[in-house]
Amino acid sequence: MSEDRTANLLGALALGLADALVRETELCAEHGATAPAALVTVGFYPGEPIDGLARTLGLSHSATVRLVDRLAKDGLLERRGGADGRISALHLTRRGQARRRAILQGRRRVLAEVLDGVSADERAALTGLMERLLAALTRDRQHADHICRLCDERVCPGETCPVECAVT
Amino acid sequence: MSEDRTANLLGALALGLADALVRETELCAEHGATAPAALVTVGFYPGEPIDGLARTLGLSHSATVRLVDRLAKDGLLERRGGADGRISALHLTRRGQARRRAILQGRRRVLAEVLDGVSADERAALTGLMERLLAALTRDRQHADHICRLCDERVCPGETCPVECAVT
DNA sequence: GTCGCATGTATGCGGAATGCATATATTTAC
DNA sequence: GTAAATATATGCATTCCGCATACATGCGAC
Repeated sequence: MSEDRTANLLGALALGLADALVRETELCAEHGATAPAALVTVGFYPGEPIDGLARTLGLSHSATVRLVDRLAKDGLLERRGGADGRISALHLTRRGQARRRAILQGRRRVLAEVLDGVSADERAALTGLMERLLAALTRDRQHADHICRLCDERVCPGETCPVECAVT
Repeated sequence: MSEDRTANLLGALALGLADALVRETELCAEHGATAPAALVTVGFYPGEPIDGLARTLGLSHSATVRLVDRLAKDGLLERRGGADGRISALHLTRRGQARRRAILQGRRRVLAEVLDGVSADERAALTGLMERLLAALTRDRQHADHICRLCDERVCPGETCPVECAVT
């Protein structure tokens, strides 16, 4: 009974918070919920090929090509073509980087509002629990990238990320 | 620093878990992520008018009409027309009720897997924290219904739901 | 009572984002 | 040097959506 209630609250929180995050980040980059994730991902992995981005976003290759088209048309992203002639290495433009910062800031704001009023001790306890929930949620490397597609990697670099650690 | 990390993990958990929940519930009812929410909502509020459902789902009226069309065509839902001749009171068919149970069961399973390994004491602490996070997240009555659109209301009835309580 | 307004529902239309199948270009392996 | 593998791009159809509009019912003023 009581454990069912915990689960139910967790489901409601996940859904409600994800809605708020998607809503907020979509405002910063048009073209749907995948656009902000693309900007955040490419910003953290400059030179990322379209295929890799597609896997991180959980989109088909063609959908990702169209998404990159739209973001490039908006001047947020560019294809640069690296060593391998097949690969179009993706890089954020200056505008794209600014947009990325706005996305992460909006995300941070939404989360901070929800966490407002939670004490430092409580945050520590919550952090420990969430690390375990995230580890249990993560299936494989690709899934890990997908989960972290909107993360601010500065505050949670690879070796400290429970999602990364769950698959390495 | 540390508080930023708490926020970041919360964001990743919300996104990853919401993905898993949407993915799971979509399998039980075609027609996108809104379909399972419609079945869960109508099951809990039999006789719900389309307008009310639209507000709970966060869809436009016309989109909700089309969604109801699709679910009715699948034999999951029916318009019954109540006292007021304008209202088409929505009710689940027997198949729709079975589908609703499958949706809630899938959701429960996903959440239980993630919560597996968390002790009773830890669950109690987590529950208390989530109650506060949910209360802080909820903006108004309509938003509350939206957040709880996939909830299993049996384990978390009105007076005990932190989301409900935040707006009443 | 009937006329006007609010409420609830339905539909025509166009747009955004997606996936599948396929085509093209480049690299790699033998 | 040719075949397979890899990476990208495009044609096409589909799904889901919102806006504008039309239609039906109920309600109140007079």
